[in-house]
Amino acid sequence: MKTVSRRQQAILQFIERFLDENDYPPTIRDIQSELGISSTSVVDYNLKALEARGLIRRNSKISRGIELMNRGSTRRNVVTIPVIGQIAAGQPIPVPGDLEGSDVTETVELGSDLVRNSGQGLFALRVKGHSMVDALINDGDVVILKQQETCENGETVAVWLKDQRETTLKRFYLEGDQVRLQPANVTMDPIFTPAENVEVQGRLVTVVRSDL
Amino acid sequence: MKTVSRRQQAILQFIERFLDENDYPPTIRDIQSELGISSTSVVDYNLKALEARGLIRRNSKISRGIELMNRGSTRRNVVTIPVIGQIAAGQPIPVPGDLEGSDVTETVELGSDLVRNSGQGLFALRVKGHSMVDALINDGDVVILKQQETCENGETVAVWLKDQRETTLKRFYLEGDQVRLQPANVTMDPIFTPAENVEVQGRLVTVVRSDL
DNA sequence: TGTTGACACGAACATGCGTTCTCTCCTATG
DNA sequence: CATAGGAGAGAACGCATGTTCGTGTCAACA
Repeated sequence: MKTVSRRQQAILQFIERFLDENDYPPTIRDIQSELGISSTSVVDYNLKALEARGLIRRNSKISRGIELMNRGSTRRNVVTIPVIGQIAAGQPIPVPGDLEGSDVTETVELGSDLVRNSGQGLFALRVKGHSMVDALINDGDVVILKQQETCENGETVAVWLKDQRETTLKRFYLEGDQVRLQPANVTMDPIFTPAENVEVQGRLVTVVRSDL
Repeated sequence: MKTVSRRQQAILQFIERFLDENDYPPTIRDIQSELGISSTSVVDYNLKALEARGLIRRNSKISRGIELMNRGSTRRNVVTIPVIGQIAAGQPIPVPGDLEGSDVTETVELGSDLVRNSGQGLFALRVKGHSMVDALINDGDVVILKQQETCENGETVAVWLKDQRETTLKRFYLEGDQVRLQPANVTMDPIFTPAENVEVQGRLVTVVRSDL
């Protein structure tokens, strides 16, 4: 009763694989024929053992009522965010509304603890160019933004600087009628600009860099 | 036949909700009783309509053989990576083996397209301090590493510099018996050090910064 | 050597659950 | 008014699938 037998482990793996391929759990007989087990009762026996160990949950009487305790629940709080375009220094930021009809080809999945609130109003952009190294953001990174036209002091936001015709990511501080834009890189100096020159496009929620 | 009727939409939503709660799809009769439909044939009828529209797939004869075409397949490939410790300039990097028994409290979930290979051998560390800004990595970022003691030229790796007693993240180039460590930040200069002074701890796979 | 308990067989058995067939009840169309 | 087709009701049918039961094997053990 202590150890998970080889056969039980194989069953567990098969269930996992099956779930990946089919969206619904396997039947006892699926498991049986896959693993070359002679009887359904043997599968039932081992399934009971796995359940006693807390590795799976079984809903009696219900067809395909096998649930994996591990992933299962964790996999839920995953948010899928569409990558709707690029962000570069010299271009305005695409916002979700712009591409209404066009279906997005690329998406990013993140655990909801990385984005809090279930991903509502979030969108992602791929960074083009090295213009945002002062925000510790590299060419090719994916930035995830929450669409909003205003922001609190201290939040990192994507802003469009009208005069410079330039997009940038900085911490935002309204000081009188001036705005101080503070780079995330502590070694770099802030820039100051009149409040009416900045147009907040969204708040920076997450940055993902994938060095594959 | 053009429009998705109110009832069909309700069915679709219910299937989705059911899947969230149970890990296995509902039966026709589940749908029936939930929506207060009088007959299973009505459900079957509407399900066929939804399938014709390509919104679901049904595996005939198979119990609970309903699959949602939208999410379903995409949301599965999510990898859960344990955050096993911190990484700071002056400390050796914890490696997975170190904390065998201790159960990890924090994890990070990422879509598998961000980490390729199904997350085998991956672990995550939270960055402490500003020592890695030259790698465009900030205090509080989470770096995801693949454990390996060797690496190819051009890969970004976490190395332990014996003489300096220091951990750093750089691109690695072996040049003769020297190693060139190139910061990701294009504006910064590489450092050179003897090959025997560097100890590769892992390859950088992904960086995640969460500005909540 | 006999007993016990984990593990495995096969074959019924009893439901779970998808499918199908026959009838209504509409609303639109002519 | 007659007809046709979409949407639904109700019941029966039958394969799909979980459950149970009687046996058999093999190692550990007293």
